[in-house]
Amino acid sequence: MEPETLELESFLPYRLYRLADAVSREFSRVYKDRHGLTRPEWRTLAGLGQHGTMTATELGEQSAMHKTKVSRAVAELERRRWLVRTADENDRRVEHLTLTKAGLAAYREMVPLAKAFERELLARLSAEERTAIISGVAALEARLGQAEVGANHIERKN
Amino acid sequence: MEPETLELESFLPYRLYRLADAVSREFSRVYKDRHGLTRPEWRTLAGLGQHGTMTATELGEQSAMHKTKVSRAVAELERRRWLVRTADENDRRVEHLTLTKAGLAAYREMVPLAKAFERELLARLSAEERTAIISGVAALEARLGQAEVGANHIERKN
DNA sequence: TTTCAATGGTTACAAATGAAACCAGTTTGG
DNA sequence: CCAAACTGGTTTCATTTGTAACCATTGAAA
Repeated sequence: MEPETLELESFLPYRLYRLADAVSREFSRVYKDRHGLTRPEWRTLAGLGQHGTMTATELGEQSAMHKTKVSRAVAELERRRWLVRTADENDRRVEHLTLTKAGLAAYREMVPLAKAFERELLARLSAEERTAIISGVAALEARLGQAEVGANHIERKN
Repeated sequence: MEPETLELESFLPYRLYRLADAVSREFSRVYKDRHGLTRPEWRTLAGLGQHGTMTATELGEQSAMHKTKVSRAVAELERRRWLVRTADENDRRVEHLTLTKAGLAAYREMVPLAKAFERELLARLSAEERTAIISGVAALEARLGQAEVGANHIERKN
């Protein structure tokens, strides 16, 4: 028999969201305070820095962003001259995006900060706790990809 | 020596955010599809359902929402006649919020759905994985409350 | 008391977001 | 071939959000 109330503080979806929100908000200093980037812009930069050249669609897949977010982030980074677009030879709908020198410089500057952030975050935990969060997140990620809870259609984001 | 790139897929802040976003988005069906509630509205309902009567400030603390979100959510639930405000006797700035019969009915309807969602979500994991995610989240939550990573001021949300 | 800082809550405005419509281009099937 | 369906990406519009300013009230200090 269901008890009639839900304890929000123990409700996993809520806890997860609150935690992610707090962490993300804190991390956003790295890109927001320093360069005035939004999260989609940061992710775009990170994707291109990591992979070299990508299309907008690929970016959306890699960094779990809606295509409109990608589109807008790309436009802004282009405006800053942090990336350039080059047309695809075979398919004229596609554009290949690449960081410019300036974009790459910003990326290179941020990478160590990002890593330091993650390191410091994990440093607060014991070895077991680190293992727990990392493998717990991995497990849920893996299961979420497959079928969505209580629903029979897949949540595509782009 | 730092490698010069960051692997986004393994970066904890990103993974956490993406996971929370996916879970939350999926869970939002429960309140969005059924009743057209927003997340702040759902949280407000959940807070009041759980605690009976609360002030807006208390709601913000309990459910980690900015005061403007609380204010707007309360206004909307009031418009629906799912809650009522009663003035505080001693402090006329304060309002005590309570669910009406209709609000309580909606809450009671959603509680089992929320619990089922969480149950099904966790059911996909092995016992060890469940322990991992739950204790990992708890550990990070606990450490985050204390001092923020790489910054020396506290992130208050209300 | 009167003034001034703090607090509960709302509002105005700008920015970020999501959904859906849209515009090329491309592919597929007749 | 050619129409219809599809895909990469952009734009429009409505909604949601965050920041800061704000109003009213209260508490503290002088």
